[in-house]
Amino acid sequence: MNHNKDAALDQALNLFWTKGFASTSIKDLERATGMHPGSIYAAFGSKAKLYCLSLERYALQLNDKRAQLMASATSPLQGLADFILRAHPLSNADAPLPVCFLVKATLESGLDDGSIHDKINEMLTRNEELFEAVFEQAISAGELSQASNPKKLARQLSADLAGLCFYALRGDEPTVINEMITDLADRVRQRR
Amino acid sequence: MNHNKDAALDQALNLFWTKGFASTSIKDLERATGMHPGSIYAAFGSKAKLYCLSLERYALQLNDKRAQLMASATSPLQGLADFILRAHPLSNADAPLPVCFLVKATLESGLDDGSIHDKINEMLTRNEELFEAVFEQAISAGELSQASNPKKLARQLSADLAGLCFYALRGDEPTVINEMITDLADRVRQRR
DNA sequence: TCAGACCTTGAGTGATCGCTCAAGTTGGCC
DNA sequence: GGCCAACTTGAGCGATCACTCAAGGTCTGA
Repeated sequence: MNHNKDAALDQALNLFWTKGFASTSIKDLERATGMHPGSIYAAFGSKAKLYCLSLERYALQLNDKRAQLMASATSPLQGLADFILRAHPLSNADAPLPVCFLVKATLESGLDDGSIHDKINEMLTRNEELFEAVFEQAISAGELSQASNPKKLARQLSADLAGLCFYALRGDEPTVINEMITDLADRVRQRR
Repeated sequence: MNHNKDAALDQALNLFWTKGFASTSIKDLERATGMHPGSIYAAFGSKAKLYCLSLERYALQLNDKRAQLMASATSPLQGLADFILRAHPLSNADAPLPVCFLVKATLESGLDDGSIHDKINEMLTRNEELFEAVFEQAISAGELSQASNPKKLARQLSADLAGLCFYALRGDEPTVINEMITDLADRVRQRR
């Protein structure tokens, strides 16, 4: 049951990620999950709740991968670079889109969607705090100077990643966006 | 007639900009423009065509403002910084959202929407070519070294602006995003 | 003044939206 | 085998979707 529910949630996540909230219909979700409408509503409550659960699942999965890469990295900044180069949707071939789901969701929900927008902001904030913690570790480890501002660095990294997500949807050749991703990873590693 | 049509198009642009394509209904457009459904279809053809016209109008208006600021700037890079600080939706209080409409539209249209996605890409490319031309002027004027890569600089500026657009929708205090905008403008002006 | 071309109107089209619920099915327990 | 609780099913709810079109109104030129 829980296994089925998780599998259904993964399907829903994929659909919402690629099509967005408004363009994904319950019919779409029925087809993708193999569930009937009654079961969907019994299991998840509503389309909006299922969307929120998808967002949470996405953040959780991405975070797990990040923690895993950080744990086996030789340094905090190296771990962060590994995350960008191997786990982030930008460089993860398994992702349905080379775009962070949270970034896409932020831009779809206007400033008016109330609870959904709040939930997204909450997850973005948590995410950025994790970046901030990594930069703090880098300062402690002597990788970054004491004068560095971890909060500001975390902000800039969030924005840079979002910028690349946008750029990845352009019709450009893959080499261009790949170069931009490695540039960003190099900047994080302070290779320049 | 054309005046009315332009006014209606402006209203449609505002709606599509704030709500996105999928979440804007014909009823919404009727209310905003004061037109009846028959007139809307007589004037614009379809919802998708009206959306494309809105995108074009947006790009045209933004471009006009950009050209105007560039013309009265003391140098190419100064003009570009003025554009960021005064015309771009990020810093333009008249904009319904602090987010470039083209960026939002790129992220809403998946990679599957066919003609709409192509049209957006076309406009983004044109926009980036204009950035590129400015950087070329800056090289000619001696503002940038001959070794600079205008194409790469234009790409990075597009991505940086998109990243800030994402960031502007977060719940953060305005001072934070303002600082990020001035930082970007300073970087363009090569103040660091 | 009136015929004809053009525009506006809004009720109405079939399709699809998110969602419900009574009926049917299943599985565990005594 | 008999019973109840829990789950599954899908027809169908009212609302709304993008869109159409015949009827009514307006304007022009002769």
